[in-house]
Order: sequence, then structure tokens, then C-alpha cells
Amino acid sequence: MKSEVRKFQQFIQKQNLLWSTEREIIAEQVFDNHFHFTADELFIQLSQKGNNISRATVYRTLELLEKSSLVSKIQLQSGKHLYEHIFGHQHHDHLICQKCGKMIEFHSTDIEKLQKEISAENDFKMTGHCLKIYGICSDCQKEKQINNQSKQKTKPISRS
Amino acid sequence: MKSEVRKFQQFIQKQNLLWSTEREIIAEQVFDNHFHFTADELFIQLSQKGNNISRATVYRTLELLEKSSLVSKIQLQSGKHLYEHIFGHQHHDHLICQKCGKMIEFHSTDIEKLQKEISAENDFKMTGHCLKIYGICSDCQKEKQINNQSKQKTKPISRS
DNA sequence: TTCATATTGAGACTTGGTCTCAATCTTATT
DNA sequence: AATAAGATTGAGACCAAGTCTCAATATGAA
Repeated sequence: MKSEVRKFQQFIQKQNLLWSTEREIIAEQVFDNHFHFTADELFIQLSQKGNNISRATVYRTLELLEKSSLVSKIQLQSGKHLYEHIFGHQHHDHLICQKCGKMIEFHSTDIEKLQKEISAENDFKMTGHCLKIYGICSDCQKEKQINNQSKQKTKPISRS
Repeated sequence: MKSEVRKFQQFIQKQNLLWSTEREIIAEQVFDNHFHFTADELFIQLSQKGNNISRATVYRTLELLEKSSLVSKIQLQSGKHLYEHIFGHQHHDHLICQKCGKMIEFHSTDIEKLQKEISAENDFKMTGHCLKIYGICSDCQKEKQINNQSKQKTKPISRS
């Protein structure tokens, strides 16, 4: 059993919940994914490996993983969610490319410090935060120049 | 016609789109709402005023209002969306209370500056950002002390 | 007025996720 | 090992928010 899975097991037991094979299989898969994934992608991965675990259980377990702080849930502008495990590496925020969807991780202790200050000023007990910077990544900025040659003159909005 | 509605009309026309009565009615209502609202709340407000505008049109118009930068869309942790118009007042971020849902607006030029620096470092052309600080507001912190008297000992997770 | 095109309404549909509940599993106790 | 209490599960119904379709209608230019 991976050490992260063991940590999850400890969390489950500390909460007086039961450690099931489903929870173990799901957690193993989560910590195998070294990239962002959606709940449904995870469900499909598990199915393809021959596990007969229901979508409900996948969602339920992701919720527990999130509560255990071993996994974090990222909200996209579209309203969809991605998950990523936190395998020892520190908390981070994201730069998200609006063209290709690429996500670049970053961490700024300066920003975090300012956030704490703002919370304190507002008598607010901060429990978490979410910072996303949207824009166009360097790759897509280059691509744009090519695509621009065929750019439309009229009604760009109704197409986008 | 409110000046914001006129701005929206100008935006629509600049995009070679048509200015319809529905768009005007929706925009008027949006700029009447001096607080956050969901798309559905807006739809209901309009219906109650006797307007027979379909949900699809409300959603479509909100999308245009967002593109015109006169309205911004806020994502909640739950995956739901709120809208708020930007009636001249500057961009701001939010402190969101996880207990009562209250939102406190703030603005930090220091954080914005750091965001720009991070974008530049990553060769990223920033177009926007989204910063939310989650926590418990001062009112709910007080309340908590009362509720705590009846706090549960076992399985807090399965109830929450 | 006419025409080409944009917009609309109604409701079907989609997506992402939650809920229900009987059957099954886990753990503690005998 | 057997039992009992309670937690977990799977299947699929359900839900909410939002999108899509397409015929009917409205808009604006000529």
C-alpha cells in the first residue's frame, strides 16, 4: 500500500469510518494519477481496470479524500471540477490558459501573507482560498499569430 | 434608459448584434439589482414583473453582459454561479463565509501587482483572475460558540 | 416594404453530481 | 466462529443548472 493510501486509511479510521476495499482501490488510483483528473475520468479508469465500483462511490470517496486534505478540488471557470492529489508537495495556485486549458502551478508566500492580512482586517477566520489567474500561455500566444491570418471581421462574439 | 443599459446597447451594436426589447428588459433588471444574483433568480424576477422572457434568453443575455465587461460572474465553491454588475465601481475579490454564504468585497492592489509579476515570470498573458478567500465571518464565529455546546463526538464527517 | 439575418420561446436534452434503499461488508463482542 | 449494530455499496432514479434545437418572429438596411 502506498504511503499516501495509508495516510488516507488512518484518516478514515480516525473519523470512525470503515476502511473498505473500494476506498483502497480508489485511493490507489488517485495517487497513481500524477496529473489533474475529473471524477468521471477516475471512474472510467477504474472501470477499465475491471473494477466494478459505482460512480456514487467514486464521488463519495473523492469527497472524503478532499476532507482528508490529501486531495484538492479545483474549480474551473466552466463550473467543472478537477482533482489533484497533494503528494507531499506544498499548496499551490494555478495559471490557467483559456485557449488550451494548460495549468501552470505557482506558489507565492507574499500573496498568501496578504490574504491573511485581509482576512484579519475583516475579522474573518480564513480556512482556505482559491486563486486562479486566467490568460493565454506562451505556446498559445505564438499560435495566435498564425490563426489571426484568417480572423473574422464580423460578429466574432456569436461564434466564440 | 439607464446609462449602463445604454453602454450595453453600444456594445451590442458594436458587435453587429441586434438590440432587442428582451435584451433591454433584462439589462434594466440586472442594473436594478444592487446585489449578487443567480441566473435563475433573475429569470424569476423578470417573470414576476410579467415579462415572458425564456430562461434561454436570460442565460444568453447574461453571457453577453459578461462579455461586455459590465457584469461579472462569480463562481462559488459549490459550482454554482452568481452575477453582479459592475456599475462603475472597481474590480474586487471576495471573502466568502462558508457558514452563512455572506460575501465581503475587498480589493488589494498589492495582490494584483504580485499576480502580474507571476504571470510575467511564466510568460503568460494575463486576461483575468479570480481570488476567493473562504472562511468564517465574524458573526458566524460568535454563533459557533453557542452551537459547539451540542457538538458531536463521533463521525462528524458523515453528517456534514 | 422587403429581405437577409439575428433573436426568441418552448421544451427537449446534457452534464455533473446527489440521493435512495435494499443488499452487503466491517468491526466489535461474544 | 457466530452474531449484531452500524457503515458502505451499487444501480439507477433523480436533480439543478445550463445548453441546444428549430420554427416563428423581430430587427435593421436597402
